[in-house]
Amino acid sequence: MQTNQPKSIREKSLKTILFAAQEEFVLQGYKGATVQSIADKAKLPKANVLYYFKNKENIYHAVLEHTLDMWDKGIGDIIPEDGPKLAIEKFIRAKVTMSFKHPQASKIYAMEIIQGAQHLKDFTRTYLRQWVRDKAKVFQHWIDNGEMKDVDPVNLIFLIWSSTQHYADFDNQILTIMNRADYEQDDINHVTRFLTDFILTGCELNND
Amino acid sequence: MQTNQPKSIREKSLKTILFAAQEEFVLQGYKGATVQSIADKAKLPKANVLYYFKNKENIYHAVLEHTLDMWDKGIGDIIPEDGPKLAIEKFIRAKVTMSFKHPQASKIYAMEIIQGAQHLKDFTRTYLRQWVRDKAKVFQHWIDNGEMKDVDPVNLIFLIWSSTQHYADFDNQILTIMNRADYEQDDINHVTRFLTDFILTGCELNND
DNA sequence: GTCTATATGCTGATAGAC
DNA sequence: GTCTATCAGCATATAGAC
Repeated sequence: MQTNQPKSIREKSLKTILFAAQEEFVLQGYKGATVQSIADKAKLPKANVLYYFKNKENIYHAVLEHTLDMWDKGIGDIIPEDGPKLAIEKFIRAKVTMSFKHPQASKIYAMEIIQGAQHLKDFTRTYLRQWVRDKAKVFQHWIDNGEMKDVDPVNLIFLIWSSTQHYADFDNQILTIMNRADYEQDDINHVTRFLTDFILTGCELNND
Repeated sequence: MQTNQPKSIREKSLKTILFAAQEEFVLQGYKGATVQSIADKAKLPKANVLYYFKNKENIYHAVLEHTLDMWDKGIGDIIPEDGPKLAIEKFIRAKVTMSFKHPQASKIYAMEIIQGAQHLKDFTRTYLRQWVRDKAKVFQHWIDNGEMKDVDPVNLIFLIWSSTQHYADFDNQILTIMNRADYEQDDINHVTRFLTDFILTGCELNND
């Protein structure tokens, strides 16, 4: 390995390629994205891209992994100690923030699941299934304790999930409907407040 | 035009091709779906498919149009006369039913929007924008009349939209999480009941 | 590590026999 | 209307000079 600088060309190139690839995969889909277009967007020759990643599928895998990693770090947790109100507030805030700050990651993930989750079957079957079961158990515990309304915990998780994700995956549609060019910081706050208030009310946890 | 039968080969072929194309476009994306694979799935020679539709893009357009058509017919309306409770109940029931009965249509639409709505810009900018504004006005009227809680109508529409759609677009993920092979009729009822109850509670319209 | 040139295979689309 | 044969173009991936 020949490195000229401490944080080398390699690190920088990898990052640039991953970022460019994410954009291309979102816009064109897996098959529609060409290595050439990724290289163009990354301002590197095509051969360099393939030097770093060997083939197109590896690039895609790297993008997916990067996405899951970021979510794992950004979404936080739902813990019994917080109690239902605080836990839901924290979770919605984190998910909305992720949706507005990293819509591309959410879109890649959505497309992958819609198309059959071919590259994420393992993740869904093991990690995600367990995650949902664990969190559902926490909600059920609060329900049994009379701390919140008796709603189906799994479907509640799906509702929070989908309603927050929507602002990332469908940002084009939402912006067009609202006749706007881009989201602004105020939108994050407004949506966070709307969803938190609405969902807490749905759980009969709102005491404004 | 040479027709041997009253409801001709043409009609039947068109329908078969559209159905096959929908499946392929969902699984492979626009670029990933090949005319050959669509022909194979429709059990017709590739040249016949191109005889009916001329080129791949036309097939895709036909699939999209068919999708929008079906939704327009299936989703129903939100009318002032129903009052908020009945209107929301009807709307959720219709959307959930559509999600469970025609997930492919929902997926095609979702992927198109996620990828930038290149083929649906006009639809979003004109028809959909107006639809959301009209329905938001109906909700606002109910709010002003004190018939429901003061929630942001546009974001409420987004929430109903996304939470119902989720069961179509992410059916793979949901089924995997629940360790099941397919949806059953009971699931439609259960989800409809959950969402109706939760969202009505969120609007402070629940008086069980 | 970087980049040019190229091999190999597949795809959309057409021509034209039946 | 149906189907076979075929072409031109493009994409992935590699070989190898620098």
